[in-house]
Amino acid sequence: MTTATAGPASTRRTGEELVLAVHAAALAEIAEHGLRGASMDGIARRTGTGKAALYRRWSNVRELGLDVFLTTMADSSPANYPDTGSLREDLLGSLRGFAGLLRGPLQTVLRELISESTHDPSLVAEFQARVGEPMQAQRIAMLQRAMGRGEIPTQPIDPLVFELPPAIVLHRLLLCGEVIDDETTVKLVDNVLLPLLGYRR
Amino acid sequence: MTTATAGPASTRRTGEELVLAVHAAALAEIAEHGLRGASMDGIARRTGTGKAALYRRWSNVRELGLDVFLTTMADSSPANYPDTGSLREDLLGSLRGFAGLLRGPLQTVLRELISESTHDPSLVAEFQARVGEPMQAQRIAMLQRAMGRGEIPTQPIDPLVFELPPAIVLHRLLLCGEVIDDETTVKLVDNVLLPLLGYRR
DNA sequence: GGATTTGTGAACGATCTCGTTCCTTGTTAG
DNA sequence: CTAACAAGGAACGAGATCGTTCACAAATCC
Repeated sequence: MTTATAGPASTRRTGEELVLAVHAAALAEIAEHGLRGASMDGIARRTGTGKAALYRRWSNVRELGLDVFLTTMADSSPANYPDTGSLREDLLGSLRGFAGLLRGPLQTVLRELISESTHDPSLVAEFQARVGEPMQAQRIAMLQRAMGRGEIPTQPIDPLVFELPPAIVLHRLLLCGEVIDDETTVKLVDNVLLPLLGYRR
Repeated sequence: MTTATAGPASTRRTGEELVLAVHAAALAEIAEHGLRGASMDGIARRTGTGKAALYRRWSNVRELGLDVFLTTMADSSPANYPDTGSLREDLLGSLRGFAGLLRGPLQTVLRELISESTHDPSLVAEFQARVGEPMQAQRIAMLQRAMGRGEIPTQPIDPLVFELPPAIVLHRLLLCGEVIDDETTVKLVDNVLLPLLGYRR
């Protein structure tokens, strides 16, 4: 498509555009074959590029895969949710956000990190540091605000309670094969979290 | 070691003995390379046997891997715990049993099933049917006995509550890289499950 | 516009894997 | 004890992958 002012369209991807395409292809290849079963040849084919362009950036398939994982995690930082003024709404919003993330490429990354963590626990540690812990901090902040509002008693909370939301989400995803639905999210908040927190209705 | 009455020791493994050795080697190879990255050559080498002996039983590495998974799951059926007369002790016993299972080969299987379930959810469904659901049934029976004893009120319980124990165990295993320790098990029972169940002390 | 950089496709040699076949020999069954 | 079966090791041809190199040409930079 040539326009009078825009000049000829380019026929090749270069620089960052190519890296993005390679990342997408690598993620698809890894989802299909696992990190350890994926190949540079496969990724190059899927991207529609030459191997030399891959090897100019990454020295092997593992390095490329890890780059994809880290980039995906960086792109999946949990959003900062507005203070709704209600603990229940805050918790629901946080869980819905997490569920939304898991409907995207982060799910593939998480699955592979889990498989890899037998031999390299640093990968899931990275996931925790970049995704898990920021979300935990958000939940703590929500609870502190709720205490300030008098919604829950001001007392220490067993850290296990903070662990319940990601644990259930993960269990649903990995063993039931589905991202947690909204009905379950509401039940988790109303029937598990709020009672444990001593929520005052 | 030849004894006067036992006859010469055999130098080859045959039949079931060889299958067990192949299974162990396959599990180790899969733990290291993933199901999709493992090879028949690698498993044969690790077993110390010829490929023909493998191919006489399994037509490819995937079939061997799935056989290993199913066998491991069948060997990992949850034990039947004695009725302790106390809900707390029952729950602790059940969770400790599950943790014990995850210290063995079942952990490798679970990790691989999770990685595989992107494309083949039937595998984790099998895990749920053979391991997850029998444990759930045990927990339900424990709660019914506790209701009969008056330890907890006789009322419907949100199924999410039954999901919390395996969810936490899984979360700890997969994202923290450790089988749940006994202190956490006790806290989970005392600070999460029993309060949610309305346990009367 | 020219020089440099980069992308694409192909080719290369080495290595690995697949699935099969064969030979030798240990093991089992009758 | 003998025949049949099965294990272990090696070899085979085909295919795939790895990492590298090259030629050509598109894209970028000055």
